[in-house]
Amino acid sequence: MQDRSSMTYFSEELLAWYRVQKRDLPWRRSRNPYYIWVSEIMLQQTRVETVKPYFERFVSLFPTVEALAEAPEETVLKAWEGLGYYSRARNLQSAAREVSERYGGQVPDDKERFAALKGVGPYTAGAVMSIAFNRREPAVDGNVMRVLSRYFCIEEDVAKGSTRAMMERLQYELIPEGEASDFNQAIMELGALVCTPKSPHCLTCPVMERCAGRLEGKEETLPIKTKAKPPRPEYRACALVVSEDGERVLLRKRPATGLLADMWELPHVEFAAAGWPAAMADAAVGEALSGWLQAELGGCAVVAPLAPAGIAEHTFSHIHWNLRVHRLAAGAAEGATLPAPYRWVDRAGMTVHPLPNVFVRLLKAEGFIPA
DNA sequence: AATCCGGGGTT
DNA sequence: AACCCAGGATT
Repeated sequence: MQDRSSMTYFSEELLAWYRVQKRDLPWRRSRNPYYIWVSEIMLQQTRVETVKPYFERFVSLFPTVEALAEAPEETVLKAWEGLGYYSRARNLQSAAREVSERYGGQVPDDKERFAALKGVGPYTAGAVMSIAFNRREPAVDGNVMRVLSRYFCIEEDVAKGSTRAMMERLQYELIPEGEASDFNQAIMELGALVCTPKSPHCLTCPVMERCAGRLEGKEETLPIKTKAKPPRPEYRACALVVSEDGERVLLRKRPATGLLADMWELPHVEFAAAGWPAAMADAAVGEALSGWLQAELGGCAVVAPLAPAGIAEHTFSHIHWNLRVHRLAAGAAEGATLPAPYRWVDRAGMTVHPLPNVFVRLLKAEGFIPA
C-alpha cells in the first residue's frame, strides 16, 4: 500500500480543488440516479462535450425509466444516432425495462442488483453507486488510471486486469468518509481538465507537490499501456439506388447482432482486397454490385449500374472501411416486393431510421438528409 | 487475455 | 498520424 500521508494529502487537496473548479454539467444539476446512469453510459469512451447535447435530448425524450422502457427501440437508436457503440443504447433500454418490471421503475441502490443490469460493468456500477447514492465504491476509468498511475508512479501496464484491480483497491482507500460522490467525480475531473493524456498541466495541479510521477520526471510517459492493433482494412462496394422520381432511396436494416446492430444503411458488399482499387475498373465494380444486389432482392428485380459516385471511408476501432459507391438504376425493383431487410425510404423516413454516420454523410450529399 | 464494438477531438 | 476518450460483452 502507498504512503498514508501522501494518500491523505491527495484526497484532501483534490476535494478542495474540485469544490471550486467543478464544471456545471447537465447531469450534475440533480442526483436523479436515472440521469446519472444515462450520463455514465453515454460517457463510456465518449467526451463530455460530445455527450452534452445528446444527454439533454435523451432525457427530454425519455424523462424517466418508464418512458425509456416503453419507447420503440428504433426511437431510442435514433436518439443515439452519431454517438457510436449502439449496443449501449440497446442495453440501456433493455436494462430500463428490467428496472421497470422488477423494481417498479426505481433504480436499485445496491451494487449487486445494479451491476447485474445489461450494459453495466464494474466502472458504471461504481460510478452510479457513488455519484448518485454516495456509496463508497471505486469507479476506475481511463482518467482514474492515468491520475493514480502518475501520482503514485505506478509503472504496471494499465491494460492488465491485475493493475485495474489494484487501482480499485487504491481508489477505495482514498475516498474520504462520506465523500464518495464528490471524490470520485473530483479524480475524474482532474484527469479531464489537468492531468490530461498528453502535456499534463502540472503547474495548476492541486497535488503537484507530492506527485511521485512528476517528481520522477515521468508525468509524460505514464501511464504505461500496451498499444492497440491497427484496424484491418475492408474493401466494399456500396449501392446508391434512388427511385425514378428521386423521392426514395433503397436502405436495408442490419442484423440484430454484431457491428452496427439494428441500424439502417445503404446496401453494400465486401469484395476482394486484391481488386482495390486500380485492379478493378469502375465498370466492373458496378456490374458486380448490381449483380449482387439483384440476387439479394430475389432476382425478380432489375437494378442496373449507372455511374460511379465516389469513394467513402470510415474507421471503426478495429475495421477501416473503404467504400466504392455506385449509383444504380432502380428499374423493376421499384415496384417489386422487397425482401425483409430492404425498404424504400423517403426524406421524411430518414428522421425515423437510425443510420451510422458514414451513411448520414452520404445521404446529406445526396440531399436526402438536411445538411 | 484478446477481440469486438463508433465516432471524433487533441496533439 | 497516433492517441485516447467517465467501458462492456463476448470469446
